[in-house]
Amino acid sequence: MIETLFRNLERRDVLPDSYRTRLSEIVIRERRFAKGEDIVADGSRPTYSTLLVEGFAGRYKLTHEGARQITSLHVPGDFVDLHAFLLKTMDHGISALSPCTVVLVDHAGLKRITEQVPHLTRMLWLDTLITGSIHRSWIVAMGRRSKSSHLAHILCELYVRLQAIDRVDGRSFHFPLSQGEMADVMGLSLVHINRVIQALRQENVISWTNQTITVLDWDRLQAIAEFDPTYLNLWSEPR
Amino acid sequence: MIETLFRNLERRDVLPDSYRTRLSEIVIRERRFAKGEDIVADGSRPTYSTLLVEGFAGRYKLTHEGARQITSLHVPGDFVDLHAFLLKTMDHGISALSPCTVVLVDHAGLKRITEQVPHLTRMLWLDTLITGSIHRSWIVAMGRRSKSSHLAHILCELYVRLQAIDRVDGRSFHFPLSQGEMADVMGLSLVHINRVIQALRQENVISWTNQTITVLDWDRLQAIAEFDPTYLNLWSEPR
DNA sequence: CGCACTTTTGACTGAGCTCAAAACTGGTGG
DNA sequence: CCACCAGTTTTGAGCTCAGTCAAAAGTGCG
Repeated sequence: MIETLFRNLERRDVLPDSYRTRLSEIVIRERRFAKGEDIVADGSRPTYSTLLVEGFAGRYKLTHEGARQITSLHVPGDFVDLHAFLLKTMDHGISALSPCTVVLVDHAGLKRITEQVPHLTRMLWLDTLITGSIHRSWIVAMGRRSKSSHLAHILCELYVRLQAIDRVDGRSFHFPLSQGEMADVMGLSLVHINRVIQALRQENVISWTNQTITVLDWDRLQAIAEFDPTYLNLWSEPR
Repeated sequence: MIETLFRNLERRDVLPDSYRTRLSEIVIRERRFAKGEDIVADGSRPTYSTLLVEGFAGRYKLTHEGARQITSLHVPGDFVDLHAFLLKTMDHGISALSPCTVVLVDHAGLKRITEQVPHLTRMLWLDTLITGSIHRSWIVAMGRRSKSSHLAHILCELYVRLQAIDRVDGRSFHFPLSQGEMADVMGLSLVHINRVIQALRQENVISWTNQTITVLDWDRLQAIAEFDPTYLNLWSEPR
């Protein structure tokens, strides 16, 4: 259950096998959520953190008028609310964007890890820092890229992240978000996101049907996005 | 030199005085930067992290066409690139938005802290998590708020953060960014940011002249922004 | 086959962009 | 003290991107 997380961490540094056991020990239990359910509620104070094992999830915030902004997307192996271990109070909700399986990890157990296993602590800290890098790349895309470029950047990021956990088949990956949900990711209207997607399709850069995205021309997609994967830290070095 | 940082951490949990010494010990040296200089270069691999002691700084990223997006603003007491301790490679630059004084903190020393002082480690981790919360609030503001609301949100956030470090005088604070720089914060054109500022001025919500912002009507500013300071974690609890 | 949801299209509107110029500010040198 | 310069703020005009409203077409499921 901890496996995808461990592989995610292992990709960034050489880790002893004992960390795998250490992490497994603090798992409380597994839970499943249907598409659309809240995995964690905005404003709650969980005593555990949630590791996504299967499915797609997203952090989101609702404005007073009911508009939704998704602030990050999560794939299997992501610790969707590890930050709640120290922030204590959730400043956003987490929604299952597809049927999701998660495991709950005890905060008291995490605290023990910070007291006993400094290297693993740094790796968990790193995990939250990479999420921060992704936030920054989203801010840049929202503020200073064209909408096509913004979409292309998100697709490049998803492609690379899914590839890292073996969820890319050839040039295709399963992506269960509706266009309305993508609009909430990019801060656009439903009508306009549709037109942005069509623009990428008409240039034969991607195809996107049946919840399956195929990257037809990676080089062009990457060029449109100005995508540089450095910020994802997908290499191993001492941390 | 460590004082403002320590007060920042102390606001979030009860800390022994010894942590102050611990942090002071790993300071390498002080440096000063003129307005406009790079404090840290995009793509560099610093072996120290930079604590802002005086002035305003911002993380930024340049697009291929030369547009700049500022992804966060920093005030005295902020660790502007603590994340580089584990991410190793900078995925953005950090610019002095006013004359700045910083102190450099050794990464090897930070690593020793992670090995010897778990509680202080968690507090430093927390510091990076709060920056992440701020990133999320910016994403929401960029994606789903009106431009007036977005600006109002940034001003509320600055007001509260500056108040926490005693940089608010009555209802006013010094804010040295030009409108062009604010445009890079919000992802707008220079012309349009000017009109957004004028809208808030004409409603007597703020005044902004001479690098000084005065909040004339906090309640209205907060309402326009839908500002909820929870995400800044400005209270003390065991972490 | 019918219902709910999602995607697509069209028409119109408005927010925010660019280009361009004018007004204002603070600092410098004569 | 004044003229000048660079940087910043402000205003105006026209255009484009992206929003809303509304409806049609497509899809999957019971």
